[in-house]
Amino acid sequence: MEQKMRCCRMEEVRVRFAPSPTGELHVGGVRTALFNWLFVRNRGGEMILRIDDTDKQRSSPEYLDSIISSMQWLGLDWDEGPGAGGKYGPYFQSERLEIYQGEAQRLLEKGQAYYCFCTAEELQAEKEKQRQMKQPPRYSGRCRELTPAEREQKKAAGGSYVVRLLMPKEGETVVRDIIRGEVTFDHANLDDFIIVRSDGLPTYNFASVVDDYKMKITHVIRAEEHLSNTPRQQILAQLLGYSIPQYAHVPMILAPDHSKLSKRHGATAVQEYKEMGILPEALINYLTLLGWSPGDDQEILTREETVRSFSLERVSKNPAIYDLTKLIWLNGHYLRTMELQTVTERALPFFQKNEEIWAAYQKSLLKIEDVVALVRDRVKTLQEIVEASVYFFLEDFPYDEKGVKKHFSRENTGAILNETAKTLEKVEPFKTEKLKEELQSLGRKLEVSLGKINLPTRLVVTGRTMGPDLFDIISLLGKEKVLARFQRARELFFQE
RNA sequence: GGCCCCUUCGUCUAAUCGGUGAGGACACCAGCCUUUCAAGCUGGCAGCAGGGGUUCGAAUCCCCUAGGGGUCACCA
Repeated sequence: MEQKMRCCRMEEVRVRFAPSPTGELHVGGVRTALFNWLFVRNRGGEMILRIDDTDKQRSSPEYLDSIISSMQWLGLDWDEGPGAGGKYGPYFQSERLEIYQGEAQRLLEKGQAYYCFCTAEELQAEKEKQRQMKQPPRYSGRCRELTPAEREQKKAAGGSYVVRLLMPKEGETVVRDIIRGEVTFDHANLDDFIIVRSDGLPTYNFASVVDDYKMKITHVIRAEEHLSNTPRQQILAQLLGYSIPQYAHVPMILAPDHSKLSKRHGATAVQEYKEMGILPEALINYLTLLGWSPGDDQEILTREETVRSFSLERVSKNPAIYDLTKLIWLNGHYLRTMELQTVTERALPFFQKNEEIWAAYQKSLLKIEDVVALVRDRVKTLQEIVEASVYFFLEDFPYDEKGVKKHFSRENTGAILNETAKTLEKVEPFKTEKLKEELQSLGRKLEVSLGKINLPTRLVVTGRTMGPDLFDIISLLGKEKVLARFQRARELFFQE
């Protein structure tokens, strides 16, 4: 019997990502979600999305929607949770209040928790005194000693009260962490923390322990900031007679100035990256490498490859400072290596957002795909694709000032451009190779270097000094538009 | 301040049980390619926080110091 249990009952892995809808999903949160997801997809278990919305003041449905759509955009799917159902629901903590109340009641009845009537002011004063005496700020445990009569009296008096857990004063708790090994905490440093607030809602430390157990979570993978809370949760779990899940505390992601990540550090929310034109593939790849490595020198990883080789043991212990430059590079890499059609589809919404360009596009004969093909090699984001495409669609583009000074200033530039326009007028077919040949031979005829023709021509046709292959641009625009642009430049810059 | 975690190029990281010229990537610089700008290719710069041990031998093990981060909320 026992043997059977030991050898054959391979426990199914169940993990949860439990955001609280009090803000956008930011890079730190995504990385935690990602590691949960990679782990569970590697092990073939269940991913649970639980919404930790016990903070009624700060939670909002807008943030919830945003978090969910961020997860979807990144392709981090879940097997149980909002929109997915599951037999351990509900998956919103705000809908599980009776469960917490029941568990709190059990603790209260066994004398493992007690009511505390201390006011915020009293606690504040207590803490202040402790700080002055250079003692760690801890709850004194005053209300522990209340007699039942006193307790009833205070309750009847109508003041608000909370429920605190009665913590053991002696001994220590060892947290076994997959990433960090064994971490020991002395009970002397732990005070009686609040498990139920005065509004009746559970605190994080309480609700999360109850739910992790009730939802049969086997591995709690979360940010390192929770490591210090873990002994409290472990003690709580033991008092409730729960089994303890395996823990893995992943290192934090820090801002470039080494501080904790926040809004003031620029883009940190997933939505911002999306709006910037970062591809989910790139963001996932980048985050995968932030705190984890496959063990070899591979930097570009598909999702499938990562799922195959992911393990918590290879997660690094030290916090990572996130630095956009590598993400941007990765994004550029994906932009130029993914299927052209895919990149075009992804870029489309960015074109649509630009009303002027979108209107011009719809009137033109150009295919966006052809434009994307030319510009994607030299940009890093989807948004930049649009910026690099302006002159394909608009005729009244501005001319680069420095370029004008440099390329339009020479004596004979006007003459050369006239010759160029004349030549172009006759080119047939109006295609890249032929265009190149004709302009080259024009250069020989005029006895000027190709640059003397190409550089000013580029400026005439695009208003810019840099960009895709000039002949590709000319060919794509077509003869009519190109000649019109020569006319415009002539009027603007070479009027006698 | 107490407790806990962490420390390899500027940044992300690799280095099976201690033996490596400490490897890769981004960034930066240079060269090549070239009609511009990119991309690409080639090369370069750059690191074991400091100090003690243990050992024939330490980035790797131990101790101390320093630095960074987390936590000590009726936030998660």
